[in-house]
Amino acid sequence: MSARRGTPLTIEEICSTAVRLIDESGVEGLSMRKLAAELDVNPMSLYHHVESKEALLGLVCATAAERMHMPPDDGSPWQEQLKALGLAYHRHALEHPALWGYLHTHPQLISDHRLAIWQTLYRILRLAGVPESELPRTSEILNAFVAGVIVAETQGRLSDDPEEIDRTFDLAVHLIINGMVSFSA
Amino acid sequence: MSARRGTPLTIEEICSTAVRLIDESGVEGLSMRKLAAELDVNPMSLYHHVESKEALLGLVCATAAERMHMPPDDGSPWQEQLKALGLAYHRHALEHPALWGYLHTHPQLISDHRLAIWQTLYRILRLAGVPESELPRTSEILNAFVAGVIVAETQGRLSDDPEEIDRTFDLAVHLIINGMVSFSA
DNA sequence: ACCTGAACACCGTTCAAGT
DNA sequence: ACCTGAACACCGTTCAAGT
Repeated sequence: MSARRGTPLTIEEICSTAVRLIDESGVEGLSMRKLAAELDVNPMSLYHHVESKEALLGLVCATAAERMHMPPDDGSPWQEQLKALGLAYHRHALEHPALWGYLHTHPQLISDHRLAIWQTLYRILRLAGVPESELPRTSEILNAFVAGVIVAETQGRLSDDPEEIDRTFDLAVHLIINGMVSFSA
Repeated sequence: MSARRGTPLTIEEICSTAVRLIDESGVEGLSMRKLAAELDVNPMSLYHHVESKEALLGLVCATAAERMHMPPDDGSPWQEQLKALGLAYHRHALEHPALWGYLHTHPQLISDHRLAIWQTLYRILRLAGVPESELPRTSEILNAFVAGVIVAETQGRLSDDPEEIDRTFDLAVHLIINGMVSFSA
């Protein structure tokens, strides 16, 4: 039997449809069978492009992490750049809350420190006076802090009044920056 | 047909067995059917004690949170008390990593601020000079920070050398306390 | 009140077969 | 190379029936 559709499946199509389904009904609402139905394809066809559901989720998270837009080095003080990075992270996560919730509970998916987000964080932390040997540890912690706040937010524990959310995120950034100040002294 | 076992099922027995299975193979490794088999009971018997799998996980998390041992008010400075609370949290989470991973990604499960952990945190934050109106927000953020670090740790992103873990957690506590200092000024 | 088996509507994935 | 249907070994949960 030939393909049910005109064009052949591509991995990009699979990924972007998966992201849409996850946005609509969460990671636990995504199944290989629903995804295949959405693509008008036999469930098993997916397995020619992806090794397993877990691998697909990994791929989806990796592309989401790569697509995150990084604030450029504009020469401003590290405090401002750190805040800008936090806000970029925050904004991106709010666009795909369920996906980032999954990503943050499977941190091995963004453990590669060559990713743009880590490189940007390293650059800002150097600016803040963090010694080279402490960069991995410090960046992991700051990432964990932000991840924790984003999970709390996207999983709906924090208020859903946007102004309240902003004030809360501001406080988080404020706390982190104050904590960092001891390194730049 | 009568019960396969001598004694009748209790909710406590269900919970503690669920915790054991989660410790052994993670939340995604727990199924109602496996749990029933472990209890030597028909899968459907569980539903006379628990409304659904989700409700069971909520109950398991709630009892875990209640059981957490809180450091008492020993009159020491807030910095030390905050550190002690963080360590208690950390130790407890490392005993049941999978469970706390689940708990932290379903933060509504510990959103009740009457829980001992919140009351203890409130007390310490008051000591640190946080104004009453800022207590909920500040405690949510600090909890999110610690949750993020614990998820990163238990999900195995951070090193598994115990000494390294301790240094990393120390840095996290250090950052948080430094960040808080601005409130007690 | 508590427990049971059969059944329903789903899963992810393997396999052998098709083009 | 890419896709397919049938099948396997699982899920959570409903329901009607048993004691």
